[in-house]
Amino acid sequence: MNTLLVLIGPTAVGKTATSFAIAEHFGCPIISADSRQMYRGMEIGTAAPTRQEQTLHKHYFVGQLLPGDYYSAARYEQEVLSVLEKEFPKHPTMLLTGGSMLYIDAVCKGIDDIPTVDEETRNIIKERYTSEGLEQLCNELKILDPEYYRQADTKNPKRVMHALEICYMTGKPYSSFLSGEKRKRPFNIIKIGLQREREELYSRINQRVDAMIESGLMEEAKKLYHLRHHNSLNTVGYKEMFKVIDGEWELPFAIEKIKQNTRIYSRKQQTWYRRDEEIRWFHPDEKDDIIRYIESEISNTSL
RNA sequence: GGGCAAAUUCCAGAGUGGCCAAAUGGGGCAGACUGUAAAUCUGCUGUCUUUCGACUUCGGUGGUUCGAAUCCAUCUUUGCCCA
Repeated sequence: MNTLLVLIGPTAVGKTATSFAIAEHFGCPIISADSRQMYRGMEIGTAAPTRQEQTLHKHYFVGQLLPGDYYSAARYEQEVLSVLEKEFPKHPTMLLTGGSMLYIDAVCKGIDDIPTVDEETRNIIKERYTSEGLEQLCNELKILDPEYYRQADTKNPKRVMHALEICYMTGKPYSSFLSGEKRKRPFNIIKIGLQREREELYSRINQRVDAMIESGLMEEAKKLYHLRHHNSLNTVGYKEMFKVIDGEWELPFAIEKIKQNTRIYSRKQQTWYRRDEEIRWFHPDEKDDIIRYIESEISNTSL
């Protein structure tokens, strides 16, 4: 049976280096699971694999989107599945790696089939949110989909708006699309987590941010400045630089903020990991142990 | 040397007699997560306790008062002004 290796870990832990070692060993391409490396022009700020690295190891899902493009975890799931279908005949072991846990879960567990909201509905609801407020939208959701309302995060505008969008667009309650079922995949999944002591991770984060600044993060941000209203640029590293361009922040302060927000991001990632019991944890330096573990898992499951 | 002002919980900063373990913001910690997720949202943040509650805090000391972060005296430190 084919195997999908899933390599995860908080930002800056050292996933890229480890992923190259694994890809080398199994001779397989790398599927990136990073919601921001997918966008073109954001290479420095997202620590995307360089062109050289990409010629050594073929990467999927790096730099194939424009900042204004629509994307979603569901779309990612579909696209990854079709890449796997195409690649498995040549590479029975494939590697998926990145920090976007929703995307990884979409691939590993599946995501319910919910219609994509059209532009018009999206705009109407957004407009109503700004003019009528969250409370009004919640009241409506309560009537249109009492079942979802009961467990909904009614303080989170994005969630409430999306549920309403689906209700209005389809004429059916949002909850009717939610099964919560875990999909069966026609391949094995082995999850490997990379972890470091918090102090060690934080110092790597700081170093990486400094390196990004030296590599020209500011120039990159300037090129993207005109696109800053897109969600893809509501991203650590860019949003702080935009404040500098706007004259709101001094550069040194912005750099500290980038470090701080990256630390916060790494902790949110770890919150997600804690509830995933399938992950086997390693220190990034234990590359041989990782390979050995994968080999033994593969031979176990093929029995 | 003289005068004035200020010292609050990790930080900034409210609070000027009981409703104060002390607003608010920041920071820190934890959590949620099914459609742009590096996003968005939530909770906790003096100590002990599951809760009720108990205990210790608002620069130091000593007073006034039934009761003080808040009033008085004094000391210390800091800032500003006059010499």
